[in-house]
Amino acid sequence: MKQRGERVDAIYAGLRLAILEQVLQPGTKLPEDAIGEQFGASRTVVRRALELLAGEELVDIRPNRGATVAKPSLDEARDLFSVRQDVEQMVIRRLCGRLTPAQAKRLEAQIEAEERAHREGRPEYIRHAAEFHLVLAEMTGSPLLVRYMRQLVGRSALILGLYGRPRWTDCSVQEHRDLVTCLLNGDLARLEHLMHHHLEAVLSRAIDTAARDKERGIRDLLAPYVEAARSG
Amino acid sequence: MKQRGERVDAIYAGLRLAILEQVLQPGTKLPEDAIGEQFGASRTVVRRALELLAGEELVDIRPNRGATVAKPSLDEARDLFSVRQDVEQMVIRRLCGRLTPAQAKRLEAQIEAEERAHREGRPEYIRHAAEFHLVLAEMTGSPLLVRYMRQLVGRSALILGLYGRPRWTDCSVQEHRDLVTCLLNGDLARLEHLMHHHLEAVLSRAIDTAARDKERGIRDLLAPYVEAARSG
DNA sequence: TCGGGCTAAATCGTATACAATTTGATCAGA
DNA sequence: TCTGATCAAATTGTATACGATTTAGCCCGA
Repeated sequence: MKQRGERVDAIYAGLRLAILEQVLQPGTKLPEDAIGEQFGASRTVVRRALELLAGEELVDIRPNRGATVAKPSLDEARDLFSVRQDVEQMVIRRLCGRLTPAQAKRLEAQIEAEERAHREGRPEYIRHAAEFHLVLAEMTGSPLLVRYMRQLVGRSALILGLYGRPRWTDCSVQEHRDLVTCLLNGDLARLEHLMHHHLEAVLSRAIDTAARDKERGIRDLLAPYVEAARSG
Repeated sequence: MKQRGERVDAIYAGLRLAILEQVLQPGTKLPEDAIGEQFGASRTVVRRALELLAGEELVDIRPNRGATVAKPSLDEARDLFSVRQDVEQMVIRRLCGRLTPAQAKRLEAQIEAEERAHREGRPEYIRHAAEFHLVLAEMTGSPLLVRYMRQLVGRSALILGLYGRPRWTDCSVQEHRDLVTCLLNGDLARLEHLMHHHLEAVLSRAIDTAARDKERGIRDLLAPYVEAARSG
């Protein structure tokens, strides 16, 4: 029998990927027994993995009711994106004008991977695009920022899958290139502006659309009843 | 037998308090059995509590070696304080000029509790002072910011206990008052300045002193050997 | 037909048993 | 005396058993 938390990590990683790739959709129940059987592990181990995921709010655990894939509300989504805006600003402020050639190369490679996947129609381009922001955080050398960014990026992906439209991410390759250029020549004001609008385009517009759709949806749903009340 | 995670929460809260009040000092081993016996719970429950504490980095869990009270390095301390500076700036930027009278009153009450405890020499004044920053975060209405601030404040307390000198916190009452005043009249530039220097005084100077002490300590430790090398 | 209570199935929360690992002490040999 | 191997004690990692809780289906009486 293997020891250590290797198995916990494996299950954690597996579930996390499945959630972020939308194989497990928000709201899906995650019973400990079923998952344990799948992975060939006991509930003890599965539970620990689920608790880790709950720690980054990718799954919801409600006492005595089990775990489900998290289904953030629009309010939670707005809160998340708003905080992410600020944290990304923290990151670029720390990096602006301080990028080494090696780091610039690393970023360019990341963008190229994203571009290639996007051109070839592979869905990993989403993961690569998200990783770009994580790599930026890593370059600050601040473990805490990395930790936060990892959570923020993961949860953002979940939310985009829930509310977003894929087309919003199309422009991100060029925007990522512009960000790197700006980081290199140290134009902080322009950099902040670019990052803000980049995130606005990718994140906020998606959920704003969702919010409008939802409002309209409620109106439509209620319309027949209003009609009935008027005539009845 | 009670159900739910109530018992986990109780143990979590108990351990957390003990750590933050420095009853359990950094490095102290936290064996699951011993704690379980103390609280009258099984290892299962204790383990969960320890994992929660590890989640906010108040305890260290190393595979097969058990949990100890976290003992952050000076580098980790610097990283934490640096990020905390930025997050606190996020908070005041969101609150500046937007404080309701009720909120101002709440803050004043918090400061008074701190002042009273300080005047009477009760050690809770430290907890009250830390809570002030948490209350500010709560007033932003952003659950995420509250979450982050809670972690940051908790870990800051741990670090101050490890490296800090108590006298640095003396001036915080007046500084907290100034912050509230500034939040009310909406002078953002001055507010940012105040908060920066407030945190600098409370946090950074403490560990800078510790760093100098440590450096000097190494010099002292090495001195005899240098002497020996010179004569040998 | 419909709502309220009852029961059974599913699933979680906790305790406990046992295996695996670490750690420190002991002891033999150089 | 010192070094390294070996073994026992302490402690963690995982599996599993069992009680507790939720949930949903079912039946029955109105």
